[in-house]
Order: sequence, then C-alpha cells, then structure tokens
Amino acid sequence: MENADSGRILIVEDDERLAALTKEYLENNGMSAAIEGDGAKAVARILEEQPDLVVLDLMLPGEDGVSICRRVRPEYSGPILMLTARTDDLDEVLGLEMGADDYVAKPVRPRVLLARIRALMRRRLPVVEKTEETGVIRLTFGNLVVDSAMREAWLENQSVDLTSAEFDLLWLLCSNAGRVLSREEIFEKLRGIEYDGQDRSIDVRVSRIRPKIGDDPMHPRLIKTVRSKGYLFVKTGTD
Amino acid sequence: MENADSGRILIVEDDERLAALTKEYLENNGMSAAIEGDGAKAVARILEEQPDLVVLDLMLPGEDGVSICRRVRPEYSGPILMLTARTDDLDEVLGLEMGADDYVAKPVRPRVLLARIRALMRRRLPVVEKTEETGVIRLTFGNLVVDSAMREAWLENQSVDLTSAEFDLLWLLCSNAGRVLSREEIFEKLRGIEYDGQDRSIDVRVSRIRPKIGDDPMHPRLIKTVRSKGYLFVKTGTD
DNA sequence: TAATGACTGTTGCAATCTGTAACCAGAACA
DNA sequence: TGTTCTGGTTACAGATTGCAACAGTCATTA
Repeated sequence: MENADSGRILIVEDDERLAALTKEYLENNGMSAAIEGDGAKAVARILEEQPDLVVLDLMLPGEDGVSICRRVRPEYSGPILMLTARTDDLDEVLGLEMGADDYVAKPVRPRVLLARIRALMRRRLPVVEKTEETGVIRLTFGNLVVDSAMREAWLENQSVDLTSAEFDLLWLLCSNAGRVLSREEIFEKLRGIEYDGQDRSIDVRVSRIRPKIGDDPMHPRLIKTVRSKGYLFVKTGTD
Repeated sequence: MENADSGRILIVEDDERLAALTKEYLENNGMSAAIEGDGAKAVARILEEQPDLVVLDLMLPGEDGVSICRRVRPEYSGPILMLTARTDDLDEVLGLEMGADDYVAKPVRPRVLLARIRALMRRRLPVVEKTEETGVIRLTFGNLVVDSAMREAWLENQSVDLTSAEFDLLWLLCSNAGRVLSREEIFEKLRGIEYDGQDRSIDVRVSRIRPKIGDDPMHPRLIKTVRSKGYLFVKTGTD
C-alpha cells in the first residue's frame, strides 16, 4: 500500500524554485524526489538512476524535453510526465508522438500534479480487481449499522435515508475503516475511472452523507477529513 | 434447558471467564447457551449439535475462527457471529470470504451482543425448495413466498394477484436475490432482446409489482433501485 | 362481428438524484 | 502578512426514476 506512494521521482526542471517546491510537496506526500536542472545531464541521469517516474519540463536549457524523451525511451520504460509552460504548446506537443505518458500545462496546482503522478504510477501496478463482495455483509460502528446486502444503513435503529451513490461511498469508507482512502482510490473503486485531481464530487457526497449519519462536519466522529490525503472512516467500539 | 423459542447458542471462546460471563448473561435473558473452548473440537460440535446460533471467537487455540467457519459452513446453515479481539483484525477478516453473518469487535458489551444475537436470530434467511428435474421451485423471503412451478406468490399467506409479466420479473429478481440485475440483463432474460438504453417498461413493471408485494416505493425493503445500475432483490431481511 | 376487459408497452411529467461550478473560510506556506 | 491550497457548502442543470395516463394487442363473449 505504502510503496505505491513511495516511488522515486526525478524532476527535470530548470526553475529551481518551482522544482524545490514540487519536490517538497511530493515528499510531504510520501514520495521521494530528486531534481535535475540541466537538460543535457538529464538523459544520463534517467538512464542511470532509472527512477520510478520522471517529471519533465518541456522547455529546458541544454536540451529540450521532447528530445530528452526521445533519446531516453529506448532504455527507460517508466512513466514520463511532461510539463509545458503555456497551454498553446500543449497542442503542438500532443500532435507529436514522443513517448511521454501524460501532459500537464503549467501552472500546475500541486494537488493536480500529485493526482496525475499517482495515476501514472498506479498504471504500472498489477491490477488486482476484487469485486467478489459476497463476504462481508454488515458492519456496525457504535449506533451506526451498515448492511451491504440490504443496501441500507441504520442510526439508532432508525433507517437512514441514503441515496444510491451515498450508500456506495459510505460502504466503501466503512468497509475500509481505519484506513485513509484517497480520492484516487475512491474514484477507481466507485466509478472505475481515474481521478483528475480537481473533481469535487466526492467531497460533495461526503458532505451530504455526514449529516445523515449524525456527523458534525466541523467535528466529525465517523468520517474524518485527512487533508491532502482523503477521507477516513473512524473505527469505533461496539456500543 | 432447551427452549425452542429462545434458541440454543454455542459460544466458541477460549477465555473461560469471558465465556462464562457471556453464557450467564444470555441465559438470564432467556436463551440457552453452551461453551466450547477448544477450536479443534468446535467443528465437530457445531455439526453435531446444530445450534441455532454460533458465537465464534476469531482467535482460538487449536483452530482459528476463520478456518472453523469455512469448514463448518457446508453442513451448518445457521447464523454465525464472529468476534474479533482487536478492531485491527477486522480489516483482515473483512477481506476474506468466510461466511459469517455478523462481525463484532471486542470488547463487546453484553447488551450489545444480545442485541446482535437477537437480530441474527430474527433474520429470515431465504428458504429454497427445489426438485431434481426443474431446479429451484419455491423461494421464501420472510412473509413472501414465490413459487415458480405454480407461478404464484403469497404475502402473509394471501395470494398476490400478479400478472404474467409481473410474475416473470419478480421471479427473475428474487431468484437472483442479493445481486443487482441490470436492465440489459433483465431484458435479455425476459424477452431475449437487447436493451436499447431508454426503454422504461421494466421500471413500470417494478412500480406495478412493488405495491403488490407490500413494498413502499420510497423506502422499498425488497426490491431496491440501484441508480444507473438496475434493481436488487434484497436477500436477507430483518424484521 | 363487435364489444369487452385484461394485460402490457409507450409516453410524458414530476420528483429525485448527482455531478459541476462557484463561493467562502480555514489552513498552510512563503 | 498576503498568497495559495484545500475542503465545506450551496445553487443549479442534466440524468435518472416513479408513475399515471394512454394506446395497442389479444382472448373471450354476446
């Protein structure tokens, strides 16, 4: 679980300040990052270090991103995320077949970048889909009972009026109680699609669920927000 | 000692003191309970005595609860309530398919345990009747009986006035209880044609069936709507 | 044959659901 | 401190569902 986040990332970027910020943000989110500011040296370093992922700026002194990408590809099969300074460039770049795996236009908000990186890294992990949900049927957390077979929940023995999507999310959260679920993970499990880093639908759903299960959003006892990470369903005793 | 109404409960638990306390509490509340402290002997005892309910500790000397549950299931269809020592264990347990009906994390307050036991005993599992030749013939869900041989259904022993198409759909749904059936699937099974994505006839049929089998469309307990997915006939009901 | 009535799909409207966008406030950070 | 990021919340629009009303089909009957 943790090693999904712990990959070594090489940031090829000449803007030192931006590079440092990015590195820090990634490291704060459990990844290990290194910086290479010189385009000319980047190729050698990528080939030698074989990082788990490369964030590559399109415009670089020495050698531009497109070129690096081309030269590196035969010997480096990891994911490459290309950054372009202006949106206009994106169009041109996209037309080129150059072997990057994703393209993001600057300026990038850290969360978006993180989401894209995670998506790319996950793509390489073996897919172990398990939809066979015949196992657990009902979970109880204090006065809250959630039953997946009946698709129903009770609070103090009173049926909670949850909609389909709300129930799905609640079940996902509480069947993973004690573990923080990232938006990426929630998106994948619930909708089978990739999280784009800015979608807020999960947040909205949570805010709709919380009052229904008796949670005060300011001081939630059941569904906690873990900043920059996701949501956590708290394990509670059985009384 | 053996009261048919109150149920014979077998407590599989190695902590003698806890087991004794539990037993006493249950007996004070009109149930009859026995204790088995040895995991290895538990399987044989469950199969032989066929108790009305089993309270099973996850951690046991000799053989653990998961294993017991698995081995016992083919020959024992009564409810099993699993106890886990720490909440953390729940995680592992939840991933496994092991056929217990309820899971409670220790420490459990006696009153809570009693409530869960009562809930389990009240739960009416669907009764399946079948013949060699034709397979499943009659399904019973609580007070609802559906008979495919007679093409008839009863609610509280009162014959339900279903039309032919309505019966077909009801049978399809309840013979797949616990599984969400998509409109595609329903169309294929019922009419052998492909669903065009906008036909509403299934929706209308469902809305005609629901009141007849005593379901309130706003809060249906038997036929649930799973938005964007289809319809679900609920397998186990508590009432 | 025409009329009748039961059945069942079609249509349209209202209600509900749910994602999106926008706004705001609090938190993190330079 | 001001800026950026993040999450809570609301309003809104498109999608989905429940269902009543209607219409077509068929068997039965006068």
